[in-house]
Amino acid sequence: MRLSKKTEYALKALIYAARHPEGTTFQIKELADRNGIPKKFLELILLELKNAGIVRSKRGVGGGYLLARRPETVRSTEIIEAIEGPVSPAKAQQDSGRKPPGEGLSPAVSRLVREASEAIEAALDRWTLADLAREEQEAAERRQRNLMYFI
Amino acid sequence: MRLSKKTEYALKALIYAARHPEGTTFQIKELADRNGIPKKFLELILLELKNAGIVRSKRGVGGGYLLARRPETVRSTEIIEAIEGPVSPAKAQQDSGRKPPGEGLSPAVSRLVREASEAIEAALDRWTLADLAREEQEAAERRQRNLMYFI
DNA sequence: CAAATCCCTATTCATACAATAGGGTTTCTA
DNA sequence: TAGAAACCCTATTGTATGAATAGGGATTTG
Repeated sequence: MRLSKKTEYALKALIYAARHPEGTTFQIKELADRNGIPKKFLELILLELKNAGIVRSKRGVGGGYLLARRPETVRSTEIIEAIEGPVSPAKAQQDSGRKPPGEGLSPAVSRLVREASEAIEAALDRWTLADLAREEQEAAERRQRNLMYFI
Repeated sequence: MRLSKKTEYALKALIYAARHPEGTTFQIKELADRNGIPKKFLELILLELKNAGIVRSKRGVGGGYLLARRPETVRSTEIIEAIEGPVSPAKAQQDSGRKPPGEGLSPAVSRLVREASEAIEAALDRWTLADLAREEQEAAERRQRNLMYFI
């Protein structure tokens, strides 16, 4: 399983957003600087996440982005599919845009792809954005604690 | 989940091999023609599968390829990893060659990738080459049967 | 020895990913 | 009401990987 850079940035951005005070905006510039993401590239990504209904934006001075919904309600599948298109061929029919995985394959191979895709989706569905943000928080704290022993 | 063309061809080739009379060789040329695979490309693929110990070969007149082991003992994970490299980051340390998935990611994202990869692997491990060959056989029979109704 | 077959490396071609560029639009505030 | 700060949008460029082709070399068998 491999994530594109774009998806990785999207996840980072949303984890950042989830850790940001609720209801307040954050700016692309700061997010880009603090996470080592090219600013212009990040703009594209946030735009896609906005169109997917995961974040919303406020223009003008003092504007920026914020989560459109509470992080507990954002499944990680949804984030990944917003950027990469459908994970599983099964529900790819109703989805618009990209072509579904496992298209004109032979029956056996097609089934293999389908089962693997469904397994991915099930695994991803167990994680919400809130979980990811908490995980990141805890990792940061662990890092902090371990540093103390080294001094 | 997306398979590269190369992996797709590898699976097709091995399904073909599994359905071939046991212990007898088959030739690249026929395999390529019957499955619409570029012959030279297929040579590369079979070479990799040979180095992975999944098929073996016999040179010279009357030579060709054959399965190195019984199809019941070839997990589909093994086939896919022979071509694409390790699926899961966990066991990628001992594996040689390609760089593992989910490398320098942030902790939360890295964990997400790891869990999804393990889910893929578990799903793939439930299928052996023998299962794939049987599935393909049954699909072919279904196709045959349905054709009769159309006449 | 010659035909059939696998063996191996290098190169080209195509596509998708990653990033950059350049301006346009909206909103707020002084 | 001007202008700065922010998002909005499309197009283009660069780069890596995947897909395929090319050309000959090595082995075996009849």
